[in-house]
Amino acid sequence: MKKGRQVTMKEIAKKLGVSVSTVSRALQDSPELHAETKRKIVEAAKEMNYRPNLLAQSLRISRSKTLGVIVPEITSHFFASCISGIQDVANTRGYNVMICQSNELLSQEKANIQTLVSSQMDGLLISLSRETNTYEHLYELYDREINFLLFDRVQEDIPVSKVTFNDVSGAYQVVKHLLENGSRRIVYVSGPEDLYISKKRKEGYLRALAEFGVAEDPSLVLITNLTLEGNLQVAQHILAMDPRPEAVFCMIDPVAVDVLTEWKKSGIRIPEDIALAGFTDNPTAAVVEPPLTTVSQPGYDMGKLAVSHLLDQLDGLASEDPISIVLDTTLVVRKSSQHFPSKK
Amino acid sequence: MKKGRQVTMKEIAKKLGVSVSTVSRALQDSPELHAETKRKIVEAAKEMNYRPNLLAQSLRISRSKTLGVIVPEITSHFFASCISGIQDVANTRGYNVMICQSNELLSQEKANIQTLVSSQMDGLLISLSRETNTYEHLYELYDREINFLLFDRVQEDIPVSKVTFNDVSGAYQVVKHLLENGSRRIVYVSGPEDLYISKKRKEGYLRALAEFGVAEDPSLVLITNLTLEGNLQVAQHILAMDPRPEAVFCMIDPVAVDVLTEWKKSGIRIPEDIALAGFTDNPTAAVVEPPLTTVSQPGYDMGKLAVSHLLDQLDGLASEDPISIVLDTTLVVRKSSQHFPSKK
DNA sequence: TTCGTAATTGCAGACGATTGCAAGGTGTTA
DNA sequence: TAACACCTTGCAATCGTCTGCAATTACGAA
Repeated sequence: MKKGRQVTMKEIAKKLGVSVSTVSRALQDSPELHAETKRKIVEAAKEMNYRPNLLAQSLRISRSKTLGVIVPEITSHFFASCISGIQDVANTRGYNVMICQSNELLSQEKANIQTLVSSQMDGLLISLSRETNTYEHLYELYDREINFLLFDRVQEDIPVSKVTFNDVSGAYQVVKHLLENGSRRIVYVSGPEDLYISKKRKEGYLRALAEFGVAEDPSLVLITNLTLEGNLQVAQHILAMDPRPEAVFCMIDPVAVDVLTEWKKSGIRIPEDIALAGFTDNPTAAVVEPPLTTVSQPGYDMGKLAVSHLLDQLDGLASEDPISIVLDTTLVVRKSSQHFPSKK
Repeated sequence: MKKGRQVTMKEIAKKLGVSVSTVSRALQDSPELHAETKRKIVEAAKEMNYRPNLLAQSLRISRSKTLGVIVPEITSHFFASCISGIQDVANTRGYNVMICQSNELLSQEKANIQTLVSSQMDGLLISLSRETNTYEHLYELYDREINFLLFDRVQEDIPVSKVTFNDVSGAYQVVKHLLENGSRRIVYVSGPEDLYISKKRKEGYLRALAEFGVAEDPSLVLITNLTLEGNLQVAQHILAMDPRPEAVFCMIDPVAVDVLTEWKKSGIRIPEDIALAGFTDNPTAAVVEPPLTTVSQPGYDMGKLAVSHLLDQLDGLASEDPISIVLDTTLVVRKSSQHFPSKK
């Protein structure tokens, strides 16, 4: 299997004894060509299995018709859904997509950006890594006038368009649900505190508490580093708390699933002994026992919206002024939250 | 935010009053340049934030240093893992990756191939869609001498390298496990019959039965179209069977999870009333209740191996003769298969 | 028959980077 | 002082495609 050599316009031209320009025009169905010439060229091209060299086209028109996407992890179902949405819209609008993973590393994120910029992407869709706490690399993109947009994991100060979920409202909904079921001592299991979603969801948590007149108790906010060990540690910590909380809201589903598994090992019954809720509505949330109450965020829709907006900007269909698109989440009530402490 | 204009060598050259060739040589650290000139150019390039245009480079050397990947679905955890493995290896070896989804459609698969070929990918890694039952598009790639390789969902007759799991042995292992636990009436829930994995896993199923002297019973092989409805239908069908089978082996985990959920709704206890096993070891398999016995296939490793081999071929490190790499699977025994009918 | 005009086609340069070859400059040596 | 060699740099072509402009041809009209 040797390196394939593609048929070029030059070869078609030589075969038919015409110039490359003529071939080019024929394949573009230019009206200034003689119909017969055009027909012969188109026919020969088909017969020789000619495919335009997109690289050459891109170089010439200085547009690659390709978008770059950076996500923390492609194996996350949520980000995979986003990518799927991005690709579907991009493809129907004539764009390709190049995907990179940062693996939650800032260094990798920077490297990805370099690669995508060098590869002449027409635009970038970026979801920040967990590590990302400096933003020069994004400001540099901005300074270089490269079209990009942030989604899901965003940094609020950067003057570009952003697509996010209404994390505050989502967390508010789920905590309100727990409160309505009668819980008052509600734990919030947060990820690293500088994460965008950690902060936003805490905000919703606190808002719900305030609305129900429950005083904020810092000892009820626990931090996990989001590793399995960290999650199990938190699970154990909660069991050891006295009095035991009535409900626990975990920032993301995987944490809730780890906590749930650990508790079941310890003989704790859910929701009879304690209520549990997550956030994201991962596929696992529906199948664990008991099924997990959570907040669903349609990643596919987020991807579609994000790329639509970026392409609108690229194609001049949307203003270049940055906008912020906020998507609503939906509370998904399942068995894990069916715990009803008597209200006092 | 305007269309960003990249700094080119020409601009560096103009600024420093040298020729483009000199700039090019300086940035390649060519030894034939005056050290001082080189230093000034490199400095100016850094200061002006110069990034080489990969498109132009690719066009010139007729190699894009990019690989194309086609998977049925990116939201499948298994394929996402494969992609992750592919990217990690490709990146460390200086290649980029462009990913496409066929969405299990033949037409989409063909379109993806067209796009990737036009985009001058140096090689293609393809996992076939469920619909793919004709193979001209692959033979065409072969005829055009385009480097490609099939993984996981392969077609055996095409003379290219293939990376697969030992599906036969995996299915054999899990069915043998069910047999060893005492089951004899074992159902195999298959996907569409022309699917590669449907056939291979059935082969392993039959082999295990034969080894234990259990006669093949065609009524114990059920077909699902892999949709939720199809899976539920199969679940109900099994419950209605008389006598009820002692164990059920589903071709892929999602089917097993659907079956399990449906059974639980009907009050069937697993594994007390019937044993259940899947294949793939999706994340859900570990968290359903009871945890699902399954066969694990490390997708990440498959991706790594596949891309390594393809790159070896591209770089001339491996023979161009097609080879077949077969990866081993591992039986993962969990609670769902702990059903022990008395052996007769 | 000749001129004008329209219909076709080709030339050449551009996109950005690379490289063989030639040319210019410097220094050294006889 | 002249000739040679070497060091340094630039020219020009290339990759495949596109397009403004020029050139060629043919045709019709006067």
